[in-house]
This record gives sequence, C-alpha cells and structure tokens, in this order.
Amino acid sequence: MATSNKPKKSIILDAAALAFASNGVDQTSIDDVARALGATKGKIYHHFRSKGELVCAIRKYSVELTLDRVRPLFKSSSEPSLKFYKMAFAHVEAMMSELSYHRVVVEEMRGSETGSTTAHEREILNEISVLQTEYEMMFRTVLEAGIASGVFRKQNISVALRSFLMMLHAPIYWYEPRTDENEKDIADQLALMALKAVCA
Amino acid sequence: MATSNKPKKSIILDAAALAFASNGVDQTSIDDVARALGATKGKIYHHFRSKGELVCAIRKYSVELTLDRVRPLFKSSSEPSLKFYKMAFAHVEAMMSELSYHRVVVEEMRGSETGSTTAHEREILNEISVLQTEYEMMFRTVLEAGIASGVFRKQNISVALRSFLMMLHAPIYWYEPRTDENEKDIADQLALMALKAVCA
Amino acid sequence: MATSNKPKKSIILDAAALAFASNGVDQTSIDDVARALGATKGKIYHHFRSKGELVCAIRKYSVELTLDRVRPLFKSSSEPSLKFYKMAFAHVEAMMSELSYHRVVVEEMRGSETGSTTAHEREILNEISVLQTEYEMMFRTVLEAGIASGVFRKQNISVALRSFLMMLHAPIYWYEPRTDENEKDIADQLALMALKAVCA
Amino acid sequence: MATSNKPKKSIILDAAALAFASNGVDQTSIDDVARALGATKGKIYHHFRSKGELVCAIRKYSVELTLDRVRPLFKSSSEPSLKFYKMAFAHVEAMMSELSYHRVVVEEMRGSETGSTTAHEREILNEISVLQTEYEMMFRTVLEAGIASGVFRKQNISVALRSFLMMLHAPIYWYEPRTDENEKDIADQLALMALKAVCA
DNA sequence: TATGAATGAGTTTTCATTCAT
DNA sequence: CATGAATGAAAACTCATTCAT
Repeated sequence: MATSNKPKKSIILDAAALAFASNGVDQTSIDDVARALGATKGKIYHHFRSKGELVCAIRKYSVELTLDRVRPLFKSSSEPSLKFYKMAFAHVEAMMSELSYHRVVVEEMRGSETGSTTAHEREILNEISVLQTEYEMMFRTVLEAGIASGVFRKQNISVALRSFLMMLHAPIYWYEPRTDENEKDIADQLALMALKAVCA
Repeated sequence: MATSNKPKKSIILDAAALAFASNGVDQTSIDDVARALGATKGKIYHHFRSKGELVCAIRKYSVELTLDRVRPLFKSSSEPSLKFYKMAFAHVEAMMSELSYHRVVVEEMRGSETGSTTAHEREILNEISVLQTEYEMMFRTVLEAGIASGVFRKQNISVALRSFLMMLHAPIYWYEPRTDENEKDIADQLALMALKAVCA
Repeated sequence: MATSNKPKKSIILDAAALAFASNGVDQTSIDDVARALGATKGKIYHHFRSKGELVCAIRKYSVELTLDRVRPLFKSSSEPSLKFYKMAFAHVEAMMSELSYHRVVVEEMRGSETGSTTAHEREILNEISVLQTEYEMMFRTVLEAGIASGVFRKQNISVALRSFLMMLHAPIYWYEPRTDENEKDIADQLALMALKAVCA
Repeated sequence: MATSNKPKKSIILDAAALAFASNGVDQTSIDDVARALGATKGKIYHHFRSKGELVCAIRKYSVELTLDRVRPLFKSSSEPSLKFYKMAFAHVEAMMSELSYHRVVVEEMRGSETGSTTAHEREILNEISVLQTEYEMMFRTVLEAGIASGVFRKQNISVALRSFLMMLHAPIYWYEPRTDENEKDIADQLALMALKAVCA
C-alpha cells in the first residue's frame, strides 16, 4: 500500500531509463528491463505497446524535463548574455540530474531506427520533434538577440547552436553521480564555456 | 585491374564503417555489411574474428586518423592559443573527412557491449586506449601551457578537455558531405568557438 | 487431458535424451530436438538456457536414476560379494531401462566441450560430480570390505573400479529394447562377470 | 631434411588423432588439426578427401594396430585360458600405447554419422568392418574352445564378448601416459579381470 | 604440393511479441 | 493486471569444402 504512490508507468519508465542508459538500448532486452523492475515482461507490455514506444516515452520525458527547466529562464527578462548563461547552466543541471533519461536520448541521436515504427510511435516522435524545435528556437532567439546587440559574435547560427548544445550535453558521457558532487561547479564551467564560445 | 589495389582488410573496413555509420552498429548485421561489400559473411569472418573485432578495428583506425592530423601540429612550435586553434581545426576537419569512421566511434562512447569481449578484442581496446590517452594528453598539454602563460582561463582542465572535444565532435551528428561544401568555414567556426571557450 | 501430466521440463528432457542418444549430441541440433518434440526451438530455450545445460540436465538425471536404484542395495546388510552382485545387477538394469539417458552420459565421458561452459553449467557439473563420487564410493566401500574379508582379490582398487564399471556400461552400446527381451539374463550375466572379475 | 622420414600421411594422421582424441571429433575442426600440424587446411585436403575420410583412416589404423598385436598370440598354441590372458593383455597394451587413435574409435562406437558418407568412405568402413569381425572372431574362438574344454563358464558368448572387450577398453577413458608409468601392471590387472570374468 | 581466400549451408542463440490463464 | 509459455524471425558465428595461384 505504502510502497509507492507514483504512477506505475513512471516507475517502469525510471527502471527502463536506468537499464537502457547502462547498457545501451539495443543491448538491453525487455526482459532485462523487467528484471530491473522486479517483474516480468507482461507488466511492461501492459503499459507500453512495444519497446519502441517505451524508448519514445523516455525520450519525450527527457526533452520535457529539460524544457521545463529552461523555458522559465527564457521567458524571464534578462539581457542576452546573462539569459544565455542561465539557460545553459540549467541545461547542464538537467543532464546531470536525470542522467539516465538524457543518456537514452543522446544514444538515439544517431541510429535512425530503420522504419519499423508504428503509427502510434510516429505520433509520439512528432510530439518530441515539436518540443525539440521549441527548445532549439529558444536558444536561437537568444543568440540572434545577442548578435543584434553586438554582444555575441556574428556567426553561422545553426552551426553554433548545434555545437554548443553538444558541448552542454558532454556530462552525459562522463558524469558519475556518486563521485562528482560538484554539480554546480560543472554547470558553471560549462555554461561559461558555452557563453564565451559565442561571445564577440 | 583498376578495381582497387587496396588491401582487402581496408576495403572491408571502409564498407563496414559506412554501413555502421548509416544505420548504427547494432542495427547493422554482418550480412548487411557483406551485402554492401558484394560478398558473403564468410569473407568478413575470414578477416575479422567477430563483429566486435570489426568494430574495434574501425575505432582504432578512426583514432589513428585523427591522431595523424593533429600530432604534427602539436609538435610544431606555436604559442598555445594558435596551436590550440590549429589542432582544433584539424580535429574538425578529420571528423568531416572520414565521417563514417568517426561516427562509429561516437556511437560506442556509450554502450559498454556487455563486457563479453574476447581476450583478443580487449587487446585492441587497450591499444585504442593508449592512442586516446596520447590524444587527450596533447590537448591537455597545450591547455596547461596556455593557463600557465595566462592566455587561457584558469579552470578545471579535465572538464574543459572533455567538453570542448565533445563540441569538436559535433559535425558527426549533422554534417552532410554533399550538402555542406564549406568544410573550411565549419572547421574555422568550431575551432574558434573552442578556443574562445577556454580563453581568459 | 490424457496426453500427459508430467512437468514440461521432463517431457523436453525425454525427447532430447532420445534424440541425442540416437544420433549423438553433436549431430543433433536443437531444431532436431524441437521437431521431435513437436514444438519450436524457443520452447526449449525457455526451459534450458543453452544446449550445454540441456545435456547437463540429462547427465544429471542419468546419474540420479542409477543412484536411486543402487543406493538402497548398498545400504542393505549383505555380505560383500552378494551386495556387490546385487548392486552390479541393478546398475545393468538401469542402463537398459533408461537407455537413452545413459547413452548421452557415456558420449560425454570423452569430449570436454572446449571448456567454454557457463557459470551456471559448471554449477550443474559440480552437482553431477558430487553424485558420481558418491556412486563410486559405494562400490569402492564394498570392494574394500570384500578385500578385507578375503573374499575379493587384493588389487588396485581404482583401476578395478573404473574397469568393471565400464563393463557394466556395455549394454549401452548394443542393447536393443525391442529385440532383446531377456533383460534379467543380461543383467545376471554381467553382474556375475563383474563379481568374478574381482573375486579372489 | 632430417626433420622426418615418415610418410606425410602418417604425420597428418598422428596430429589428427591427437587433436580428435583431445577434444572430440565433432568439436575439432579441420583448421584445428591443421594448426596442430603447423600447416593449413589445404595440406590435409591434399591427402584426405574429407574429414570423414580422415576419421576413417584413423579408425582403420587403430584396428590394425590392435590386430597386429593380438593376432600372433591367437595363432600361437596355448591352452584357452592362457591364450585369452595373453590376448587381453596385448589388447590393453595397445590401448595405452596408441591412446589417441583408440580414443577416436571409441568415440565413434556411438554416433552413426548420419548417412552423408561418400562411396569412398563406405569402402573404408567396409574394410574396417572386416578387420573388426576378424578381431572379434579370434576372441570368440578362444572363448568357445575354453567353454568346450570346461575351463570357461557356459554363457552367452556374444554378451560376454562385448562386455569384457568394453572392460579392456577402459584405460582409454582415464589412462594418462605421463602420470601412470605402470602400464604392465594395469595390463595384467585388466587381463586377469577379464579372464576371471569368463572362467568357470 | 601447399596456401589463403571465399563460400554456403547449418547451428546456436536472442528477443520482441502474442496469448491463454 | 500480471504471469509464464510459446513463437518466429533474425543475428552471430562455425566449418567443411572448393579453388585460383
């Protein structure tokens, strides 16, 4: 009764994200996820129609989590460079806070999943795409504002965007929650690097 | 006669890198590679003892290619910031020139392959590790020199290192050889971003 | 309803033992076993993690079956030569009654299976080893008692043990259930031969 | 030049027998044999048309070796029990002297090789069959003579024959050339056991 | 003769998915 | 809801054999 009040889907999602993040999506079977969950495959298939859908749910949640942290900062009124720093800082914090979710996303950045997506999956993928577009647009907007005001260097915005975002993703590859307790320091250093990378 | 005079292993490696880079290592069967090669599985297994070994060979070649471009610049005598820029530029050029090889590497940065690597594979992985260490050490040395001379910001070097290297990897995810012909521009922009990211 | 109430594992084991005994373990694919079972490979792999484990299960069962026949006779109180005869008789009866299981065991007496056994397999192999040791120890004990009482010849016990046990295995190689119906005669002849072989 | 004056076929046969005896025929690839030989597959295929033929050659040689040891003793004039002892002794000596050849034979006693034998192989198999029949007939003759003279027990000859021959094969399963140097003792004990097993 | 490359058919194994209970 | 059994399709890997050199 008191074991948990979280929705079951969420519990499954957590276990799946952890398992997928540890060994890679393709190297992790539904059975592995079930084992990590202390249950059997059937339980998962009750809540998610396919492995693809499970992965999609994780990806969507990852994007939402990041978006939720960054959006309010984007909507606040600050001059471009400070706003950029804050957003970047929040992005890095997100990476480290919900590490496994974001690891799954990065893994999917390559790996086109070769077509066999169902209609329902494509729907979720579309939603994700919308969210990602919104996310990039926020950084793009700040970048353009900063260039217009002269505080940021004039440069190819698309290239810049993709590049510093990749840098802000870096902790996914090496951050270890137990070892490195200096999350704030890391977030600061990375946000500063990103900021300087685009400044005039 | 004119078909090719390259060693067979090299031809297989090229085809495999291309196939793996296109669809992801796990989504690409040895049969797929063989088909791309116009041959059968057996040919591949005659030259590489396992899929893992094939991937390892690709990874090793990728690191060697990058190393070969960057090492001479490191050994040249320039002041830290210029040397750093040149090395970063060369790194980005490498990413774009041998795109498929480097894509395979990045994919393996996560995905520990269930530990079931054979003794022979572990040997190759060790060799790769040595090369990668040398590579990082070159950038680390320049970074330290720059910090000592005051031209670079005082900062956590390990974090900085991993972060801007990740940024320099970025083209792997979006560069399209046919579309973007402005390789030099991209390399310049990214190298500049990396340089500014670490400057005082 | 009437088809069978035996546990599924047992049914698979029977079919596998029969198939392996007929054509040899290495010449019999898991597909062959599945076909003999009227099912698919998957069913077998659902119950046994590998072919090796399946073979191990058969071996273990074979030893248990023999042990169950011989142990009560060993525990009974008879003078050594009679006890030896009874035990040998029971051994031969076991060979002929569950022919296929024992055939698989004998085949594995040579053929170290390349050492690539999994941890779980080694566990079963250990259990088998314990049972086999118990089994040999029973005969060894009787032999020693008989030698002490002068009814058995003084001789190298280990060599004697391995040798007459091999002779008691003989029916495995030529007994045909349908043709030879004189199981008792065969068991008597072999038990008598074994007894005389060790007598003074 | 001085490396060896044995016919090449013989060298191959030795290496193959050793390899097959160590790991089992089915678990040993032609490549394994070639490696043990310090050569490549091609060499083997020059001298033997197929793996089956190689195995057949080993089997035939094994039977010939045993026959050559036992036949002269059979042709000598001794009374049945002494002659039987001598023949049995020689059989055991053969087992231990050319251990690997005989191990291969025993492995094939089960394992019907499922039909795919070529015409040429069947020819060799027939020759082997002839030799084996001659071999069994020698022991059968002695056995019958002994029964007629009353020195051997009246018994089912076929069963007796197969049974003590199996016992005389026993060293194949456990004899270690390097460890046990007491070949004569073992041969004596086993021959004696076999003799007593059939005596009145 | 002997080698190394290549093949093709087969074998073990994995796994997402379905379904009866 | 949840489980355990079962399936089928695919994947990695093996290996006897052939062949050009």
